Formats: sequence, structure tokens, C-alpha cells
Amino acid sequence: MPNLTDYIEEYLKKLLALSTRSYVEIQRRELAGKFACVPSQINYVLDRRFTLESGYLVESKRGGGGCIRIYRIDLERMSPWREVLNSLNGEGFEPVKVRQFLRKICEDNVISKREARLLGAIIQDECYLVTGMDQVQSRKLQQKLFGEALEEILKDGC
Amino acid sequence: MPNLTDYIEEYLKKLLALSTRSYVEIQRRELAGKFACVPSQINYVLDRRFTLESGYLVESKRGGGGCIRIYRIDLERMSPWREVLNSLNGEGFEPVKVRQFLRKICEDNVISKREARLLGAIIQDECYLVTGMDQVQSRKLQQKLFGEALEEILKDGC
DNA sequence: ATACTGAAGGTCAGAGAAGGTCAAAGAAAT
DNA sequence: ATTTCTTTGACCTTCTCTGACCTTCAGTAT
Repeated sequence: MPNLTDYIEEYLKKLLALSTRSYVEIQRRELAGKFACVPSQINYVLDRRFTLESGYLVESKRGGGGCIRIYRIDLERMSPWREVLNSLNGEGFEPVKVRQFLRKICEDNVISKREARLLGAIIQDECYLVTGMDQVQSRKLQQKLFGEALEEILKDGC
Repeated sequence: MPNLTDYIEEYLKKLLALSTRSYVEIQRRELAGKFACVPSQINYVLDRRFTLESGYLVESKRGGGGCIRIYRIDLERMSPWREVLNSLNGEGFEPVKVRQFLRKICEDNVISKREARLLGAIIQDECYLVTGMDQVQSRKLQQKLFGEALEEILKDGC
């Protein structure tokens, strides 16, 4: 017995399938209207059903003329990142390991040397020392920033 | 979903691209007429889309026969570039301004689109919220990380 | 010269139009 | 009975657009 979230998910995935591009653009208010629900329901659906792990990526712009853009990322583009992607949610996000990983995918030409160095800069522990955060917090932030950066890479070429 | 501001921006940039000189001259009143909006809308567009950080310079003359002149700043004329970089590295580190700057050096092919987006990810305020740092601290860290990352990119002899 | 006048452009605060967040209530699953 | 998933609504942030009021300047009348 499908619920609202299921219907909205299905609708959006259909839109994506029909689109010639790798993304679709919607307006939150309008979509909420179509399904007779509150706008924040749309955010819920996006949070739950259009996650990075499941191969989707969401961007938005506020203000007059704002919109939400949903990208579909194909598996090939995702696969080189699988390993590090897993470490982004749970434990096991270790700068040292990530660096090794970066070297590897750089050799595999998934990213450029410059990009590898840029990503490396994000996870330099020394930068975080001055803030007075404890290590747990720093790790969390590194993890978050790295994740965001990764999204930008996956978005690319879409 | 472009809005009025987007259209006016596009129009002006097209004018600039077509111009043989490095600037264009417009009349606020007349331009507002063309887009059926109030004159101050033009100021808004200029404030938001034609800043120094994004590589433009705006001059104006009031009174009878007044006009607005918009210059496109060329990276070759290094001086403004340096100025901006310095201001970014000094006190006034503001992600909004930095983003405009990124857009410009991207347009000028100093960095790739992907790199611009990666650098943009580093300075997203939302990421830093979870850490419980105050804004001053977050800014400092953003600035540090951004600086390191940018260096890694430019090291490479762009 | 001096003062007036009208035609520019500038500023700023407030309304409006998006989308975001979060906690709490309600429903479904285990 | 408890946990997890869904739905809702109040409140927030960002970006855009408008209008009232201000400043500057060229030309003209005194």
C-alpha cells in the first residue's frame, strides 16, 4: 500500500526517466500543490529517496524564481567512489586512508592531480587544530566537507 | 527558472560580449523601461551580478545626460585580481564574495568548473553549523581551508 | 555669476516569493 | 509495546522586486 512519499518518489523518477538530460527541475511549491501536501513533504521525499548512496543528487536555489534540481548519477560514475562513499556515513573515515584512495583514483584518471591535491587539503588535520575542536568533531567536519566536495564531482558532466 | 534579474544580467553580458570596447554604457531609466521594471531594479542587478569580485566595475554619472558604464575587467591586467585576492585573504572573507570570485576565475579559465565547485563546497556555511563553532571561528577555518586548497591548485602552474 | 529646474542616477527599508529546518503528532511495521 | 517511517505546521534564510525619498549635474533664467 503505497503512501504519499512513494507516489512523489515515483513521479520524480518517471520525470527523470523521461528527461533527455540527467536532471530535472521542479518547484517545491508547485509540486506540493500537485500532490496536495505541505511543501516540506517534498524535502522529506528528497531526503529519504534521493540520497547520494542511491545515486541521486539534489541542488536548490531560494528566492523568487527559485527551484530544485535533481540529478540522476549513473552507476559507472559512482563506482570508483563506492569505497570512500561508504566511509562517509558510518565510521572509518580516516584521512590517511582517504589519501591512499585519492592517489589510486588519481592514477586511474578519475580525477586530476590538481583535484586530488585540492581534496587532500580539505582533510589536513593541521588546519583544524586552531579551532579548538576535539578530534571527533574535526573528523565529522572533514567528513562533511569531503562529502560535499565529492557531490560536486559527481554532479560534473551531468 | 530565470527571473528578471537573470534576464537583465544576461542582456548586459551579451552587450559586453558584443562590444568592441571593454565596457558598455547604458541609461538606467531606459533599460528599466526595456524590462518594464523600476529603475532601482537595475541597481539591484548591478549590485548582485556585476561586482568587483566577479570581474566587473561599474561607474556612473548623475544629472542630465547621466549614464552607467560597466567595465569587464581583464585578468591580464593583473592589478585588480591581486586586489581581490588580498581582500579575500584579509579581514573581509565572505563566502558570497568568494563565490563571485570563483565564478570569474572559472570563466577566465584559471580553474576548471569542477575545481570552482570543489572550492565552493569548502566554504558552505551550513557544513560548519554542526560543529558548534561560532561564526568567527567558522570563518577563520573556512578561510584557512580555502587558502590551502587554492594554493594546491595554483601551485601547479595554471 | 546665481538661483532655479528638471532629468538623470543612488539608497534603503519593506513586501513578496521562493526553498530549508525541526520538532511533534500520527501511522505502520516489528 | 516499541520502534521506525510519514505527515504536518510553525518559523527561518535567501533572493528578488518595488517605491519613497535623496543627490548630482547640465542648462536656463535672472
